[in-house]
Amino acid sequence: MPTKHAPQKDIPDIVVGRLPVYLRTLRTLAAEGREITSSSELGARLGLTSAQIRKDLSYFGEFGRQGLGYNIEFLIQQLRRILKVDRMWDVALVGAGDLGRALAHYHGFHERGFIIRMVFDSDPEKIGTQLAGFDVRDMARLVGEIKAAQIKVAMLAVPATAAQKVTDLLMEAGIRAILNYAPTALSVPRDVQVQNIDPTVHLQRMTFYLEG
Amino acid sequence: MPTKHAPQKDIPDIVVGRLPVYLRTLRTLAAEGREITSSSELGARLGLTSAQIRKDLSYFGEFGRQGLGYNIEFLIQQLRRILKVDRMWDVALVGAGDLGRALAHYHGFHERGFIIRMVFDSDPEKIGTQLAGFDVRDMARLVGEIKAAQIKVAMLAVPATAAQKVTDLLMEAGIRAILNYAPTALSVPRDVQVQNIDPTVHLQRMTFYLEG
DNA sequence: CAGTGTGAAGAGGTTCACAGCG
DNA sequence: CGCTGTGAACCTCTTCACACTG
Repeated sequence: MPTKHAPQKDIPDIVVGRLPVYLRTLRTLAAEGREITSSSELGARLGLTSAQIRKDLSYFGEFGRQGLGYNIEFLIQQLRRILKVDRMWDVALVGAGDLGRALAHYHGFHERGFIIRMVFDSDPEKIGTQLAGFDVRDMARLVGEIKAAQIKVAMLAVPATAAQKVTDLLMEAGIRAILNYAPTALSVPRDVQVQNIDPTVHLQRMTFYLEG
Repeated sequence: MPTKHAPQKDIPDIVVGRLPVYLRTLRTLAAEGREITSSSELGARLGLTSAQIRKDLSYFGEFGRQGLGYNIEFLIQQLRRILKVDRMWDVALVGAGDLGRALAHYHGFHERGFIIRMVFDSDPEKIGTQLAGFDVRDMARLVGEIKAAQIKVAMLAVPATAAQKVTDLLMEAGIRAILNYAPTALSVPRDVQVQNIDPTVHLQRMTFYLEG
């Protein structure tokens, strides 16, 4: 048993991408009062093979007990540590339209590691108004205020036409990860993380498989 | 040039998953007034190699002209056909909370192949009220009304606790594709399509790579 | 001669199958 | 005896490199 579990360099992105889903499922199991689970149970819930789940986890350590399975609370803690959500991440929300509004009201972020700290918009009608307990700030002050608060994560909920310009500001402000709801590809430095959510893209991924 | 382009069976899902992004990018180029593009230009915009784009497209046919590139309008039409969005898909929206509200107001669906036809909720306070021009229908009538309208695509924007129960109703109603916004894994028959959007999962995929 | 389409090579990811351990 | 952890086999996906063509 030599030392392994190398630092994030040789861990496949696709494995990292599954961990949050494992974590979410484990939380559900915990909420159901369960204490122990197995790779086959997790696999059955998620539509994956048990081997895949064991292999994925094995990149990071040995978390299970042979013959027994995984202690749910323990595995939750390990995944939180691996994903760096064993602490809170401050988030800046940019865009106070319908979607920004829904995100600002969403209560699901907090217990999973994220907390919205600021909301920005460029519309003078919205600046200064309240949104879910935040006052909407002027986008013109975005760089300074995000920098001062040392926020590293942003959610982008602006129209596609504004997305790249805002992204450039976010880079200037020191943002390192963007959850992009604008239906357009963003250009960012290679070491900045981007995840895209475009409902139409997701819908079109399904219609291909439908008859008719 | 023998006949190939076999029906969807041996086309990798991962390739299908990129096509909507290609389509979106092509539309942007068209809106910029461009007529011709190349695999390298598309690749540069999307952070992919030109070879990948050519290979992906080659699963479906020969759409480019050597030495020249791709005619943007023509490639858009081909991708719309392949993705089956050269027609409109009726969509049922389930859940009239903040997120459902944002989806109901979103104007981006129509020009990309989708049109919301019905909105459902189970909250008596909401049933019968107007939302973005729809009247919110009683979830108790979901099965009958979706069946009658022959709707095959649903967007699920209900709390995680209700998601599986609603999904079972959607199956009964004949839904074949679900865009799932509930932060939980859905269990569906193998031939039903599901795409999941959970902002926290997406955020957690990024924090892994951040320092600190 | 610029840029596609594509076999072949090379990476990368998944599944198998079983040793090992509680 | 059940279930993990893991090399090895297998399979899938990406990239290479070049023949081909407008």
